[in-house]
Amino acid sequence: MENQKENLFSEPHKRGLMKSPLQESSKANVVLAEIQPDLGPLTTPTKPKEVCQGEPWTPTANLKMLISAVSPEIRSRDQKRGLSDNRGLPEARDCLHEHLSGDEFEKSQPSRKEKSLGLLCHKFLARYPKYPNPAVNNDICLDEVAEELNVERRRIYDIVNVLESLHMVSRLAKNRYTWHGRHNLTKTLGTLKSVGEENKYAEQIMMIKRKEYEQEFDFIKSCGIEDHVIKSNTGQNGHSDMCFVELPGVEFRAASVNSRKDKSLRVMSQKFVMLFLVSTPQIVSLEIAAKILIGEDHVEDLDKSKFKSSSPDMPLATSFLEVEQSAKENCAKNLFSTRGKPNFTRHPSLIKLVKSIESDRRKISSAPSSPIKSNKAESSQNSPPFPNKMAQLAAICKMQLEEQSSEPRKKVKVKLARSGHYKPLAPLDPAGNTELELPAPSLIQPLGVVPLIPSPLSSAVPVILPQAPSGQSYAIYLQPAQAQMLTPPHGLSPTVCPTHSSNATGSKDPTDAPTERTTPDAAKSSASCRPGSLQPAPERHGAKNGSKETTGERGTKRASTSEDSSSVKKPKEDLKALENVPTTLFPSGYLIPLTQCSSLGAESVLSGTENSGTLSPNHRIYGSPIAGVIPVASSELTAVNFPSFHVTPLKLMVSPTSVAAVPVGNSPALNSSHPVPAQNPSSAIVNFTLQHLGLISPSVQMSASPGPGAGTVPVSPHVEAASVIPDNLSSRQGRATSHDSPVLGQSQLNGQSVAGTGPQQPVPVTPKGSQLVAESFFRTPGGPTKPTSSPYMDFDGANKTSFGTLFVPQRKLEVSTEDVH
DNA sequence: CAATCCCGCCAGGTG
DNA sequence: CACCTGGCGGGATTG
Repeated sequence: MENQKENLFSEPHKRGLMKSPLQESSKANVVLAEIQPDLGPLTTPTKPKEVCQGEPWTPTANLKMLISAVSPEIRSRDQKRGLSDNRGLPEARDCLHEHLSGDEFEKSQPSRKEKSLGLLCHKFLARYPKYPNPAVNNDICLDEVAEELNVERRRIYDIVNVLESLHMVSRLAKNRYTWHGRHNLTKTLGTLKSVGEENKYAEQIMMIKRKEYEQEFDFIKSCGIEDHVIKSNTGQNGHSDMCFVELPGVEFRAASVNSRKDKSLRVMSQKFVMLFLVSTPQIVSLEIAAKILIGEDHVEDLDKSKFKSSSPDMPLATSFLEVEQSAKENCAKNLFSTRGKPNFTRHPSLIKLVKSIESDRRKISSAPSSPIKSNKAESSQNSPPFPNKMAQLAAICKMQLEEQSSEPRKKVKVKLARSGHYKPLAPLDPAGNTELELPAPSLIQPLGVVPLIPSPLSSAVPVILPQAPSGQSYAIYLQPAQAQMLTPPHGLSPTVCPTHSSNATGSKDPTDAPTERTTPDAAKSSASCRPGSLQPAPERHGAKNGSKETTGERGTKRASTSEDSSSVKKPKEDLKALENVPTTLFPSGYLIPLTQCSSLGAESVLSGTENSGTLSPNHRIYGSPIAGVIPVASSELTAVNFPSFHVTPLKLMVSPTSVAAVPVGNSPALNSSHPVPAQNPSSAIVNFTLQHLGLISPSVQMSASPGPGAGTVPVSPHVEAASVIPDNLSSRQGRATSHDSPVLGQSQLNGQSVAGTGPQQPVPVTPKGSQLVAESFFRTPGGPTKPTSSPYMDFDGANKTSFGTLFVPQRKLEVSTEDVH
């Protein structure tokens, strides 16, 4: 551990010298390796080398990607840094790669690809076991990792933040993080899904799509109506107030972490994931994501802020404002002013976003046409920056996860058991633990009570939502400011509030006097609105606020909800619930193959019904119907929705800033135009991570759907196309399948899955491969094959066909579709 | 040429 | 106070 200090001074590169060859070598391998073995658990996570082992891993796709990425990277690295020396070690390792890709590349291109976050993320993940043995200490030393990976520490932060958002990692101390792997993943996804539902992301997405669509045709009309809707939505849920969602077991210890900005990458990452989990088609256009995520928190706020600080340029904001001005104001204040400085910094970017959005609008308005544009094209155009990054990360993560998922069996059970284990570290609430344990059952039971763990969150107040439906309870941390803002998702919230809130908050906020409040107000307000037809039932949310700061801000919280159905339901039921959610009307943007996600969301992942397939829906499909937990078929469509079952209580941290968020869809203008998000924290990271996790298919990545077309219905076709072949499969799988590459053909997929899984998984119950598949996806923009015509149709479930598909693979790496074979 | 995103400065925060 | 974190802009790449 030369570590830290050195790091600071020394340049990474230099360190790089250090780089163990392994790493590099691993690169390609690594990726694979990552997947590998569960063995990992035993092994210390930290070790980089471990990774190396794993070559065989996975699905070819990953390999390809990795390799491609890696080799160059390595090369580049060497060249770059090392010019001097780099110590070339890498060479050996590289050799492989080199052979593959050819030195040439290196020579010519040290390119960024090599340096991409996605690749880095892969490498990072490769180092640790998917399901680490809790007994072992899985500490991650940032410095070490940075050295090993030969990157600047700064990069590691991005990765860690995303992983942290998924609770795959938790911060122990300064340079230290604990690796949790996928143990909590299911829960996390379930929780995020619930939260996303609460926030009505699905609805928001639809709204936005409609607007866009309509706008294309009829600008004005749509705007008026939809706007209202949106506004309402946003008002209710719209914004995700929550800053951060925590799982009971995995709380953030580091105060710092908690305290820091809410909007940070970690929060954005969660939200981004939520979009996928919530959206039926699993396709999420970047535009939409930007509008919702950025828009929520930032856009409005930003706008406002702008107004405040600079000048009121943005009319856009106003619309939102109108709806919730007061709230917004508060939010804005919070966001910007709250902590003072930082806020300002954001402004610029925000402003940019706004501008970009406006410009987009203009464009759109001007060129309403092309409804169907290929996603790719569109995406490329409009896509906000962040999505890409996020997508990449997600993709990567997903892949890895999927691969890893092989072990699924343990999944649920293990998880449960583990839940307790997870973190000894986490002091948190016992309650949480309990919840964890009871994933399924819990659903039924009102977890709500779950005591929030007193998290270190400085500002955030944890709110616990008892979700009857889901059974999960999670805590949401709201920041004071936010609290106000927060509105329960739907009317639901009110009910919930009482019980939990008090408990949760109290327990949690150590710092602040926990003022527990249920926030009737917010809830009520929000309540007024209904969740939309789309969502099945609003569950009740328990909302609580912990406003630590009773002082100023109040916290209100909205409860989350989840699916009510789920609450009662058992996992399977959950599936049903999913089905219920017919929601998505139009797929606007990209498909995100949630397959994994869905699985995740559903217990499937956790349940491990399919050991192998946990992550990938595909597996299920191919394999026997799901092991039980959830019959894929039934759920298929809904799959996306599932999440709840497992869901264990989560804690949501709400950041003040986020509070403001609401607006997202709100402003008509915004909606109409593509909101181009300003810069996001590293979107790439998120993407990768998500993908790895399986949430998002690599190929999918978020891309913004550029034009209106994307947003509009037409888009769907694309999606469909993607899914097309697989449709049958997909239908089965539901979205999950989507990932599967249609093109490749199931067989391949299967093969991959099998292959991939087989090795890894102890018991290959069902073939998995999903990941690969996902990766492989092609996104056919046009929906080459046949797009099932109506996207909607798909959604409904009957057709469902395609979720998985994506188009636009933004990144090559990700794409390596075929690879497998 | 536009979009994407890597690099790394530098400020806020934490120990 | 020194270091840890991570926001953010600049500029390099990519397509």
